[in-house]
Amino acid sequence: MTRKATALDVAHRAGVSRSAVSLVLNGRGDGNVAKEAQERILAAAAELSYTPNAIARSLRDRRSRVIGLVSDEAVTSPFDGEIIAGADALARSHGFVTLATDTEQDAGRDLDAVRTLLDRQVDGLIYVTVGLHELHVPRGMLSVPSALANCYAAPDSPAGAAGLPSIQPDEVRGGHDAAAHLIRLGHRRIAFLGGLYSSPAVALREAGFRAAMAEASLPVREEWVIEAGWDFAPGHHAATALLSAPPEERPTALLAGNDRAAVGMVLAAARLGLEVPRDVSIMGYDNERRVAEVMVPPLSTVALPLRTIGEEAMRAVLAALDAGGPLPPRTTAGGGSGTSPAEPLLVPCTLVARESTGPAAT
Amino acid sequence: MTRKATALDVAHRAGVSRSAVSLVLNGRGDGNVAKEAQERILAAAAELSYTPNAIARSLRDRRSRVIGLVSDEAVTSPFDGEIIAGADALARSHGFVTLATDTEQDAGRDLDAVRTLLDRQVDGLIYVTVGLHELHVPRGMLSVPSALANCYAAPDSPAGAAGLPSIQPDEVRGGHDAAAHLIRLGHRRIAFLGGLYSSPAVALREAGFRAAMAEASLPVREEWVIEAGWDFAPGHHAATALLSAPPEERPTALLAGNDRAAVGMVLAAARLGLEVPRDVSIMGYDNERRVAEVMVPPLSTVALPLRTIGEEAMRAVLAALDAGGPLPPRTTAGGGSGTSPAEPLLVPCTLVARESTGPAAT
DNA sequence: TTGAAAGCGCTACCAC
DNA sequence: GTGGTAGCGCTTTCAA
Repeated sequence: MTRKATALDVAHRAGVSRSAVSLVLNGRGDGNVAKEAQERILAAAAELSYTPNAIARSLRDRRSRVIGLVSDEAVTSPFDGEIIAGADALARSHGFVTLATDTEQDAGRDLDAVRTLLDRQVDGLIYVTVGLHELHVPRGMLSVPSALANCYAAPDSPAGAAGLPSIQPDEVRGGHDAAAHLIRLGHRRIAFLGGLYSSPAVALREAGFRAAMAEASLPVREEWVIEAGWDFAPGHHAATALLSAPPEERPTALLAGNDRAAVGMVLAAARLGLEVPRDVSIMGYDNERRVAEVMVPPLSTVALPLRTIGEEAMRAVLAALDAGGPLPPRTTAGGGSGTSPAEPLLVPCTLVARESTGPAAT
Repeated sequence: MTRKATALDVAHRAGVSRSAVSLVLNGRGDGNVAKEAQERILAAAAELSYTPNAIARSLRDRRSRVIGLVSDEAVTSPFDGEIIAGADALARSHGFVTLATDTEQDAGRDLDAVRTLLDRQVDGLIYVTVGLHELHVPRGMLSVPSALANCYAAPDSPAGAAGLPSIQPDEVRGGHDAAAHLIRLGHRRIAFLGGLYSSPAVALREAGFRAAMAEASLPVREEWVIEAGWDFAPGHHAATALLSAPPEERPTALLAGNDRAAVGMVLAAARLGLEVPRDVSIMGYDNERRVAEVMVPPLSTVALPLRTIGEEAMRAVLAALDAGGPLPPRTTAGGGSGTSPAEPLLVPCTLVARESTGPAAT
């Protein structure tokens, strides 16, 4: 209906000047504006339900208090959603707002996305990916404080990109802890049915798995280290193949690439007349909402710290912002050509023991 | 590094005035600016990689070309994600950007969210909910063109809220088509294992189910109309109970409340030694990504038109915007007290026949 | 054909 | 202690 009230409207109603309104509403009233006038201003503002125009304020301050989020699949994926939620929550608690754009897998569109965001004068940028990824960093990300959530700069990225903070889950440790959990339960014949090696996470988890096996002096059966995908169907397929063998020749525990593949494996076990975890233990990965917890039986899994990753990425950006403006080019203190690759921040995954794992049968 | 170029920078470099730059870059050059000057301006703009400051433009135009999206759980849910993706795609194709905020289920926070968005001068607003919902419309939504995606105004909403366009899936027809599909396959003993009646969708689908049964002169077994939840576990539980009965006393087909519950049901069937669809047909609902299609066997289901809902909601908002400013109060043409409740726009769901349904056994 | 000026709403500075 | 004024970057109108 009525146009939004402006500071001038408030000033008129309170019978003072615009500046007085601005001072009082920004808490700088005391010592500048008469007590009595302050009250009139506050009252007028309330009556008109005045709130400042953030656009105008942004223009004047040359800072928008908006952090742009670019993601390859975020809004349609339950995973990145968590990262975004974490980032958004932290941003909001600092008086910032997030502006998310989704490139819907169309690599290359992120360039446009970054430009659009920059045109909107975002103060910072975070690139969020579904699953750990190498990323060709869009050049625009270097013009404001930025961070990479769940991804890291590819070697062919623009110079300087290597210095961007990168927040990643500690996948090696995640794979290790998952295997260690099974070993602790007495399993010795463990299959590593990772997702797809196109994701760098899988090789990292495999390394963790191997480390845990080595620590326990357990041999790794190479024919049980298999790509078993990220979905019900491939998980089902791989598990069927493995579990069809006679009891003493099959694994007693399966390590899936994620919770959905694990669900497929549990289903495969059921079809072979195998009970979980009595006959075979199955571990998921991700601790995906609405999947792991509500499975029958509830899935033991490794929780990806997605929310934390989002928060940390945002924290990095906000910190750089506080430190003042775009990161100083910071030519490598300590020599070496080019910018020093920043150490990625590894956030620990946490083991969630539920009921799909149990003591080894044998 | 270097501050973003401004129109003035371009003007200097091209040796013209700001206005010339503005005219040329907005396609209004011909007939106003000399051909030769135009070229110089274009060249200068390119060299400086100039793009206009959207914030400044917004301030001047008193329109931000931003549409705000408020949702109760969108970014962390795969469902709303689709709605948002649809809305965002349409917005982008019209030169708009979307600004999404998530209240993370914290009802009441949507008031804040709307206010924040309004402060940022969004041109329009869309409220998106996970699953069909009645919604207490935040008053602020009435001050700009708005729409409701997957929800509709509760009776206690502010006056005028009933007039907001509401886009919903045609759940009655969805329930009908699902049942009709099973009937066509020869099933006569069909169980309706809806989700939770706390969602209005369930009663609507049940109505559709009953209509289809009536059309085929099939009796509805009331003890087979059950709340079976939205997750693996409750679906598994309900199916186990129903399918444990002897063959001739159990349903030959199960209609689940969503795909995940259906997965639980398929798992339950497997544990009872029943093969899908040979021994029992199971239908999902939603056509959820990464679930229905990749199940073993792939799930027959009813696709929720989420993307379309998002698009239609956005279309409604953009249309109102084109029509000029906030919707005219439009006092009910045609009498009656209060604003006439607008007819909701019902978007059809589409049947997706896959392999979890087959000819009836009996 | 061109350039100067106003004004969107805000805040910071500087006279009064 | 107060209020006028400048200026953020843009577009548009109007005068030269």
